[in-house]
Amino acid sequence: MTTRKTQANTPIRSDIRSVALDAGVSVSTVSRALNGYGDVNPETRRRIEQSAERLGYQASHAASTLRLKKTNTVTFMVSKPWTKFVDPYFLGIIDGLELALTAQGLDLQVTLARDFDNELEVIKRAVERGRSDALIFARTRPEDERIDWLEKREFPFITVGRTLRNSHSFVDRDQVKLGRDAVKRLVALGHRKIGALTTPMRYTYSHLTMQGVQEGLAAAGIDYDPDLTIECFLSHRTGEEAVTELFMRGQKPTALICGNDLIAISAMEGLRRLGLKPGEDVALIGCDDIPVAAHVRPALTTFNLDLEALGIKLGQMMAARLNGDTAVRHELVPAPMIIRQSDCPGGEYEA
Amino acid sequence: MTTRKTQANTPIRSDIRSVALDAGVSVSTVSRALNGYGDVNPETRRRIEQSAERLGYQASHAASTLRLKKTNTVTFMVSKPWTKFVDPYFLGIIDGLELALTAQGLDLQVTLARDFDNELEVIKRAVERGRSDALIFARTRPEDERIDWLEKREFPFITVGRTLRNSHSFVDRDQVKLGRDAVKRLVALGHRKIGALTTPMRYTYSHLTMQGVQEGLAAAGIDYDPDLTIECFLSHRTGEEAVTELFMRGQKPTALICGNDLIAISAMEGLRRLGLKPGEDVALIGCDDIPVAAHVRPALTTFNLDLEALGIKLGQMMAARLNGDTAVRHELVPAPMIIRQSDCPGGEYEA
DNA sequence: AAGAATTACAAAAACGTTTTTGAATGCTTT
DNA sequence: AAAGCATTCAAAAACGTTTTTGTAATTCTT
Repeated sequence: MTTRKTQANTPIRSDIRSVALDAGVSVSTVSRALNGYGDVNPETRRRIEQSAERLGYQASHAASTLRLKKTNTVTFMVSKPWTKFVDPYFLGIIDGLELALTAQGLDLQVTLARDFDNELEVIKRAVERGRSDALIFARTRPEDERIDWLEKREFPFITVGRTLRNSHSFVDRDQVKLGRDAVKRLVALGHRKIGALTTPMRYTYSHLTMQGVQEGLAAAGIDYDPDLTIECFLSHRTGEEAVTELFMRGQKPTALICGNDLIAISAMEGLRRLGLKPGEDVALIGCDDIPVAAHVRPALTTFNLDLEALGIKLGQMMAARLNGDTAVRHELVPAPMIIRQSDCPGGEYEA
Repeated sequence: MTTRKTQANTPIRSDIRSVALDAGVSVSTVSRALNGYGDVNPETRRRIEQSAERLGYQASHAASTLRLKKTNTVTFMVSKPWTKFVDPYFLGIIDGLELALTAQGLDLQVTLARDFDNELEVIKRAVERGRSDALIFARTRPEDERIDWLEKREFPFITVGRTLRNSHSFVDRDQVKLGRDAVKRLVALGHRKIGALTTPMRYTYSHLTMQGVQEGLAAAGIDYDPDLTIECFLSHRTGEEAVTELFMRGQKPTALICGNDLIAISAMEGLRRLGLKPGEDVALIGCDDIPVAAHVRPALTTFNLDLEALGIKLGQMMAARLNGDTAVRHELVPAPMIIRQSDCPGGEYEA
């Protein structure tokens, strides 16, 4: 059948033997010296370190992984449909994550899942080929097959976001409080007819947000009307279309709580088409505080999230986990509201 | 000194020996069968494949890398200061890249550089530890030490973007044409006083865009006035501040070519503060077509880029390179203009 | 039907580490 | 001065692959 192509190109990397030779010492001594073991003469260690430095020696990752059965690497899987939606969200997290992991001598590796079905496949492949010691992923769903698979395999992982069971460690934003806060703010501004433009309900966080919204309404003594809630998607129903549909239903909300900023900004456009002024006739609250949120008109009131802090927390939990801390840990970080102009006092308007 | 912590957790992965045992055949035969070599009986091969499948066997990446001296992995390095700026840009590329690489049996690995100085360090570390066969990175600068280092080491790499020398392979958007097109469009709309809000000039692409702008102006018989150009940064001078400064200089451009969409959107805000209407008094053209570009008011006229196509091109070039194609290749992809509302006919206005 | 060629597999070496085991050296103790 | 004890290093095995080399068994030549 096929014969393998051989690859000519092989950049010269110096191995541990060349260092040993250079320092006039055995291979095993070099290894012990460089890995900080005790029984090596300080003078010898110094000489070895110099040799290693001069030769630009770095232990081959493949070789040490093979021997140690440990990669010292954590994989963050990012799902494609997610990235398009809230890019900065994703990047902020791995930013903090990388910081915390590096501090613990761990490497971060980011990998991509092309689409929905692909996610589990990517995980399997990564785990079975032994390319990393642990996994992190987001966009959790109430029932999540990825989690089932990993738990059965007893492969270490932490999620960003919750599931129904929550038998695993996670970090998450306090979505419920976020929903409550949004309602509380709007109620304080005089709103009673409060609608919601949600992110896709297949994700857990969408449910949690709505749970908070309903709690907030209940606290204010307002009946929850399911007809005022509508689900948005990236592809076929953005905020603009959702608003249109909401009003076609005959609903006239004076305020809209939006699942993310893109939905909110898109909803502004929808309101204008209906002859309404966002931030004057209808209040809007977004979520995530993406970079443009401050620059659109009216500037968007939204919820911020210290992503880097979340990433750091994630990294620390993972490092602890890899050091033998087997406890299941749940960590919620707050999401402070950023008040700008798009929320406004409630009142009547002509549509 | 220190003693190493040992790690209890080791999920069970099945190795090639268990497959051999299961199929009643030798280890070497398993390897040859699974790697598609010729001299193995079809019946035996089938049996081996079944065993491998059932045991969930995947060759250990570390072991095969060690033996093959080849990781079959390509690293994409993303610089942090860049990500915050144009996130979707970055994600779109690796999206296409992953597609093309996977098709060739190559893995994509994304790694992060924390800050400027960190970039070279990250590269060195990746190369010296032998974690991947080749490197891809963007945000090239006219003089780029990363490229010097890699060329000296003869380590395979391709850049997204150009340098001064261009002694290496790259893919890039046709920035020069983009600059020319922007000017041509504005001139056709009657503009003569055309300003530019550039991205940071330490990057090559900023220079190329301005080169195109100047060529466009020359073609229209308009003298280039350096005072109408101002450099923007992510941190301390956004589009808003740049516009303010431009007008404080006494300049009154009727049109602004912006280095990216965030600058353009931010510049709209600046214009409003000066009592001017973006898209009516002053025309704006952005760059990159980020998701919100269509949703702001006025909707932003900008330049799109088929990022996935660019990523695919990149992946194909890299696969060829890794298969022994040592030729230096330069590939430019076009950036079509997306006309919306923010550009408008030129005319006089009161500031 | 005897030798040659082919087919299908196994044995073993190598990749670059880490770590265990053991040995030589110098030092302390009696 | 002999025995014991640290200290410092070296030798060797192991990790899981791939590939070369070798060798039975089979088929093809004449």
